[in-house]
Amino acid sequence: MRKQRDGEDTKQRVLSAAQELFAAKGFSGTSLQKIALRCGISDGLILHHFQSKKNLYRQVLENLAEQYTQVLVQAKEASATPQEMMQQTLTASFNFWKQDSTYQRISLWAYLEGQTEFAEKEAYLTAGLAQAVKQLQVQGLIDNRFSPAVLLTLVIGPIHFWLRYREQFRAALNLIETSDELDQLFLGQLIQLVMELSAKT
Amino acid sequence: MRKQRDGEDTKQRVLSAAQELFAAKGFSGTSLQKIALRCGISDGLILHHFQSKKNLYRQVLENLAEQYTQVLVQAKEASATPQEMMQQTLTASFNFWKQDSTYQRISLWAYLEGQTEFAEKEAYLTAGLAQAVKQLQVQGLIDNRFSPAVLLTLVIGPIHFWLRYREQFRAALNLIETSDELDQLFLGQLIQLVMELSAKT
Amino acid sequence: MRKQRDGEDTKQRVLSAAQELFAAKGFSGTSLQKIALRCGISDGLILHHFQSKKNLYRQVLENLAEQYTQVLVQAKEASATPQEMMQQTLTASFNFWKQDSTYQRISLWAYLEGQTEFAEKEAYLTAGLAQAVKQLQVQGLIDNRFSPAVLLTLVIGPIHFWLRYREQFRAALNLIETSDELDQLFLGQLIQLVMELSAKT
Amino acid sequence: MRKQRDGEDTKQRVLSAAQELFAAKGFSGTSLQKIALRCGISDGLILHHFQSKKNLYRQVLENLAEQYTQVLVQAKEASATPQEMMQQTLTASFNFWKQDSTYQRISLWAYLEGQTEFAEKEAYLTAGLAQAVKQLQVQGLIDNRFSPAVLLTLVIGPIHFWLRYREQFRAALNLIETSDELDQLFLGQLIQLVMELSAKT
DNA sequence: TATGAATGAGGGTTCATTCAT
DNA sequence: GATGAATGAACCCTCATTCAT
Repeated sequence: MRKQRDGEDTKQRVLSAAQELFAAKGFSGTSLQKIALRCGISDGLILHHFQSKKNLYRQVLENLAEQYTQVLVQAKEASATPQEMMQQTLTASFNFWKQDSTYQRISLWAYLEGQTEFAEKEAYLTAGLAQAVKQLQVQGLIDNRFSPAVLLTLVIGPIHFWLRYREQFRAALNLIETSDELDQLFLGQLIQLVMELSAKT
Repeated sequence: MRKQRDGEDTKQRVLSAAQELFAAKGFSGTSLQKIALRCGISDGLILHHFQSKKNLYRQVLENLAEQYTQVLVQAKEASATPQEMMQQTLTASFNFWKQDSTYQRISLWAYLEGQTEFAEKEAYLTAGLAQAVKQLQVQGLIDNRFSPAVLLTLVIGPIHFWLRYREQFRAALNLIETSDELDQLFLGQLIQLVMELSAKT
Repeated sequence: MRKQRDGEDTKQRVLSAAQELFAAKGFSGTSLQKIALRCGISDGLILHHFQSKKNLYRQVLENLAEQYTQVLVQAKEASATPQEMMQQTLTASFNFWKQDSTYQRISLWAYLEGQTEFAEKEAYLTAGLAQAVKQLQVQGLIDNRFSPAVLLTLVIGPIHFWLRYREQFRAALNLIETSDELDQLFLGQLIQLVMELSAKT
Repeated sequence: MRKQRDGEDTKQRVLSAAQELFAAKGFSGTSLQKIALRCGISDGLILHHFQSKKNLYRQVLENLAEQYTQVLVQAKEASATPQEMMQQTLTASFNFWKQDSTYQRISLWAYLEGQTEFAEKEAYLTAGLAQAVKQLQVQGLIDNRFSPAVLLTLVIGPIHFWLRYREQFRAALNLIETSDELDQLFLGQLIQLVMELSAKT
């Protein structure tokens, strides 16, 4: 392998490899050497570009947070009515988390390892959603039986749980549907639930 | 302090310290030396009793899984009707997870670190619950609008989510209730939801 | 080489090797690996015994400071009159610094590298001497033409300088005496000077 | 700020920054990267101009030696009588060393680090002074109680010592004079001493 | 002249594990 | 059962140096 001298490209490759490995093994379980090996570069070069392992991690987290933010923003912009927005947001989030488990896993690692910046960003997004829900309740567009925080919890909690355990359900309950089919089923029932929960009684 | 020559006591102290540290820092973030330090014993002694770090971890996980199993069993035994059983199970689980975050955190670590034995035990328990739900549906005791796996997800998912994010909700939404009050509120609304979801329409 | 299991002996060997190497190359110029190599042990073992490189250095410095203190104390105790004490102190210091250059060099390294603890210990000893001189002046036993600090400087300064440059003097001035003869000559003239400086006029 | 394409200016800035840092941290304690950072230039540029770190160090040392030589030469040229020359030399040396501690520190580093070229240059200068003293003794202009090497040692040794320890004296002896006042006092007493030592008895 | 990408060696430190005592 | 000496591998990071641009 001949030395390439494209720093920007190298940075991107490092970020990508780092994201994968951090998702798989967490921060302290991932060594710079392994990242370097996967990129075919030397250890030192990573630090040349990112100053420290911690900083590299931070950048990975920021990238992910940014991506998720985009997903939420787009879902919002593509919606006309409150109901549509809720559906869009749900579906978009579900698909984003589902695509690969990277975001979900990194989010968990960051939580466990005390990477508070990331948790805070997440909390900020979630709080934003809660505010939106509250708004809708105040405007009388959706029912206010449940407090916004609880309502959100009742909706997002299951998504996390589902993505983590669905395979084990399949095995334990001898389900014959494919994962995708189950996902569709779940998402459909979840949206139905949301509609019920938010419907004015 | 008589610290010498009581192997069983030493093992217990190690297990207890290990559980704390593994919960806080995960497997690769916890060193045997730190555990030994916290127990006030020498480095080598841990391996004398537990053969390897991995094995110690396994025992910690087994202990926790056993505790949770007990909680579920007791909840079941203490219930007369299906409805009561569901309520009992929910409340008991919630309180078990809530008491301290140890179980929740270790469960997450084990999941992320691919400690499959533990995840499997958890899945086994969850699947057991799903079976029970299915049973109730077959017997016509509860509604079968939702598939058992989904129903369970709609119930347990929020609990996990709530315990992880409630503090951030409190901060973001400027809630004035105490954590305990919020927990009561949440649990009440959750149980109400479960009743709705399982009620024959 | 068979593993020996005598920790105390190992510590001593490490301290001794470290003192040599720190004297030769300073703190940042000496690696734990080189110390370990010289002792025929592994890197890690040094840290097992001394926790950190910095701490090892500190212990080396403490040992040396302690030795010098002893030398001064003994010189003092072995003297009856003020004049004798001054002579004894001078001679003892000179011989201590002369024996090998370790103390002198380490003292300089510590100064340059900002190892303030050591410099402070040295300053404490020197200040003690200055106090003693002052005492003698107050009691009228020696002349007070010079302030104590200056007097001490006029005496100890030359010793440092001499030990550092005498070889270069020998070369530059084509002196034929041996180093030891020159040392005797120097010390004799220095003591003569001190007597003159402290003699009541 | 035009920083580009002026090689000579860049070299000067590097030399200046390097001198500061080498004085503060010594050779192995100073990295090229830090020097580059302080100059606001890129890593590689230093080596482009100076080939190697060692070589850069050598140039810094040469510059300093040259400066000191100039000081001595000027002191000599500005003097009419032997007595005046000795006073001038003393005062000029003292002030040169005193201005900032750079020279003193670098000289010590070079000595400890075995940078023999520098030590030799210094020794050469000192030997030159010794020769001059010898000359004066032979000509009968000053007393020859003390050998030239010893005489020089009795004079220059205290200067070094004083500049290194005066602050600690101030602290330990609770002196109230400013540093400059103490310096004047010291220098005055030292010159007085020199006059005594060199006066024909 | 100047930048900065890239390497490779080495440094301090942590740590699971082994083993003599 | 218990201690702690000892190892060796791995880890993050620093740094002089090389070199494409």
